[in-house]
Amino acid sequence: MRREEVVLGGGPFLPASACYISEQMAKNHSSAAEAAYPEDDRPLSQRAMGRPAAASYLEGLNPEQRDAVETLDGPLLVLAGAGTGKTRVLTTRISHILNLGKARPGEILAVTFTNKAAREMKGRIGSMIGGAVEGMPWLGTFHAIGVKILRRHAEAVDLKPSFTVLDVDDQIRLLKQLLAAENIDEKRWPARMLAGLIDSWKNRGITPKRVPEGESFAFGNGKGQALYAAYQKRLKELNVVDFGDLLMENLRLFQEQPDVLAQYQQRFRYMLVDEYQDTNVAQYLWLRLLAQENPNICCVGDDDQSIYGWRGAEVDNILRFEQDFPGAKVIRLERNYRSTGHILGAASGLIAHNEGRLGKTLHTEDQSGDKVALQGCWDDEEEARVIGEDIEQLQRKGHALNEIAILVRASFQMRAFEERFLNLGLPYRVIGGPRFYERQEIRDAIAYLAVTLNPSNDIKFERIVNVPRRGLGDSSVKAVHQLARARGVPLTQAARMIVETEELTARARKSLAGLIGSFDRWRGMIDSMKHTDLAELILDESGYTAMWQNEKSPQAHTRLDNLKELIRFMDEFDTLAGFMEHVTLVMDREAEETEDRVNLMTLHSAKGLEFDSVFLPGWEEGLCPHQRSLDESGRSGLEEERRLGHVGLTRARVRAKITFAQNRRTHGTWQSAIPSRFIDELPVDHVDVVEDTGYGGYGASRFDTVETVFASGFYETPGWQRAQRNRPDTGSPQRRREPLTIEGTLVAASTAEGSGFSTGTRVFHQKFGYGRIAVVDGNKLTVDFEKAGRKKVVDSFVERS
DNA sequence: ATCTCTGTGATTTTT
DNA sequence: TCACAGAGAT
Repeated sequence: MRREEVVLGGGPFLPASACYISEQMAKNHSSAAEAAYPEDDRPLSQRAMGRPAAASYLEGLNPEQRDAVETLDGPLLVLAGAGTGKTRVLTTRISHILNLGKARPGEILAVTFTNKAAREMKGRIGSMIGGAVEGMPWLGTFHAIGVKILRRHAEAVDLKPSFTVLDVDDQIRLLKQLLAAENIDEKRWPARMLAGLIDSWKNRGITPKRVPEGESFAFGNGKGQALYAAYQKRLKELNVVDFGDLLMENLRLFQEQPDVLAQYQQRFRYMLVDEYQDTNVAQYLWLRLLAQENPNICCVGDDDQSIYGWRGAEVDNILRFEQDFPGAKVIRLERNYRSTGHILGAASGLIAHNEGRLGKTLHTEDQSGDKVALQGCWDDEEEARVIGEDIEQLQRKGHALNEIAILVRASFQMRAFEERFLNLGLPYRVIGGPRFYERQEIRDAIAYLAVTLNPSNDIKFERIVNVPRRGLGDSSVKAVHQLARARGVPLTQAARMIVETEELTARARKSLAGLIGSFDRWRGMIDSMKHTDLAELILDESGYTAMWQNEKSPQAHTRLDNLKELIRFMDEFDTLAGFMEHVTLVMDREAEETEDRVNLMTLHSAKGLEFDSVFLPGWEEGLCPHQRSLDESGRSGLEEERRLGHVGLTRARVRAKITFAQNRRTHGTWQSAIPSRFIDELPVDHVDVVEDTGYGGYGASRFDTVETVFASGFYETPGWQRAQRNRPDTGSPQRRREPLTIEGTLVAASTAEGSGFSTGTRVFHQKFGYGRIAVVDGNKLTVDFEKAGRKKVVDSFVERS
C-alpha cells in the first residue's frame, strides 16, 4: 500500500538464483514443469545452498488445502468456510506457483477487496519467498489494480493519464450541482439517492445508454438515465473517475480495445480472487474477460459469508462458478481450526436453514468447550448490564479484553454498551466508524494539496476556496463559476481572469488574487522542497492550521493532531504526486492499538476477525433479521441476515453468547420485541439457556405505559403533522430567476473567440445595470455604467441592450 | 458570518 | 428521542 505499489512492472523479485529458474521455466513452462513436479526441480545452486525443499511449505497443509494449492491449472473454486485457512491457501498457492517457476511475480494477478487483505497477503508471501514484495505488482484491490491499468491506457477511455479518483464527498457535491442545473428539487430527489442509483448501475456494468427504462424512473420522474449521462460527461471534463468507474472503464477498455485485453490476458498466467462471494457483476465480467484466454483462475470464497448483497455483491457469482468456468474443479475446505465444536455446531445448524447455498459442513476435532449461551433480557439496558457483568467476570479470570468482542447488527445498539462501560470504567474501543480519510480536516488538507498539484481540479478548489473564510462567499464563487462555464475553462483559470476586472468586490478580488498567487507559489516549490515540508507550509500559509487553532471547540485539538498524522503518513511516500495517487484508494490507517480493550463493532465489520469470546446482542425479529432487509429483499434478504448471524457466531474461538431484549427503544418509543427466529433455528444440543433473573415485578406496568405512549403519541408526530400541512400544497418548485437572454449570451460568448463587442455599444450587466462600452481589451471590457460608474467587467457577464 | 430553528428520518460499508 | 442538515434570521 505504500511505495511498493507505485512500482510498475516486475522489478527484481526473487533472489538471483530463483530468478534464473523462473525465467527458464516461464519460457516453456507447460508440460515440462508439470511433469517434473513434485520432484525436486530446484537449480543445483539452491540445493547446494541447502534451501528448504520445494515442498516444505506444503507440509503443514491438510489434504484439501494441499489440493487447493497444487491444483494450478484450469478454473478452481475453493469453498473456504470460516476459519479453514483460506488466506494460508491463497498465499501458499502463490508461493508455490513462483517456486515452481510456472509464472513470474509480474504474471500473477491476485485481487482482494480491502487494502488490509492485500497488505496481509503481501506480507505473508514476502516472508514465504524472502521479502521482495515489489515483485507482485498485480496483487491488490480491484480498485487499485483498476487504476493501474487505466493509467496506462487512459486516452483510450477519454481520460488524461493524470486523472484522479473522486471521493464520495466530491461525488455528492458534483451531483448536487447537476441537480441544481436541472432544476430538480433536492428535497424530493436527494443527491445521495442518485449517487446510490448510479453506483448500482456501475456495480452491474450498466452504461448510461443501457439503463433499463424502468430504472430511470427511480429518480426525478424518469431523469435518472439523463442525469447519469450528464454526470459521466462532467467526470470526463474534470478528468476524474469515481470508484465505480475504476471497473466500468476497465470493462470499456477491454471491450473496445481487444489488443489491450489480449495484452493482459497473456500477461496474467495465474489469477487469484479473494472473497469471491463479494464480487459484483462488473468485477465478475472483468475477471471473465481476463480469464478467457487463460483459464487458470482460482476463486476463493464462502457463499455462507456473503453479507454485502446490499452494495452490489452477487452471491450468484459464486453459486454459478461451475457453469461460468467450464471444467471447473471445486474444493471444499471444511476443517475448521478456529472454534470449538459447540460453536461450530450452532453456526452450522443455523446456516443449514438457508436454501441458496453450495453446502459445506464445517467440522473440528475440538469437542471441548462450553455450549453457546443464550439469554433473554428485559431491555437494551439490561442487555448491556448482563454483558458488562460477564465481561468483568472474564476479566477477573484473567482473560484479555482484546480477546472479547461485542458484535451488533446496527450501530445504534452500541450506545447502551458505551454508556454501561463508561459507567463501569471498562475500557472499550469502537471498530469501524468514521475513517481517517473521511474526516473534514483531512479532506480539506488534501484538497489544498490536490489543487497545488493540479490547478484544474475544480472540485477540490471549490471545496477550499473559502475555507478558512476569506470573504469569498456564494456570490463570488458563483461569478467565477459562471465565467468558467462560459469559457469552458477550469475555475482557477476563470478566477485569474475575473480578478483583472471589477466583477467582484474589491475585497473578494484581492482575496481571490491572493489565493491564486499562493497556489502558484506553492506549485513552484514542488520540485525544490520536501513534500511533507511543503504540505506543512501550505497548511500554515493558507491559514488552515490557524483556523483550527483559533477554534475553541473540544475537537479542534484532535483535528490538529490528525493533520500532523497526515503529514507523518505522507512521509511514507517519496513525492507529493506519489502520495496523492494512493490517497483516495488507501487511507485505512488505524493507529496500532496496544491497549487492552473490549472490541465493539457491527457484524459487518467483524468479518475476517476472530476473538476468544464473542457477544451477540439484539437477536430480535426486526433487528437481527433486520426488518428493512426483509421488506426490501424478501427471502434472499432473510438469507443474507442469516449469514450475518452465521458470520457472527463463527468469529468466536471458545465462547459465544447470544442475547435478545424483550423491549427496545426505537425512534424514541418503546417497542416490545420478540426473539429472533434464528434463535429457534439453533440446534438445542449446542445451546445453554441462561435464566434471566435481572427483572421481576415491574415489567407489566411498564409495558402499559409503552402502549399508552404509543397510542396517544401518534397524531402528534412530526410526520403526521407534516402530512396534514402539505396536503393542500401542490408543490411549486422554485424557478430559478435567470433571464434566458443571459444564457443566450453565455453560449455566444463561449463559442466566439475574443469578444464580439465594440466601443460605444450599450450593454446591460446584472449587477451594474446599463452602460456604454468605453474600452475593449480582449474579453475584458471597460464600461461606463449609468449608475455604477466606470467598471472593468468580463464580456460574458454583459449583453447588448 | 454566525446563530437558531425547523424539518426529517433512523441498517449494514469498501474502494 | 435525537442528531443532523438546510433555511432563515440577526
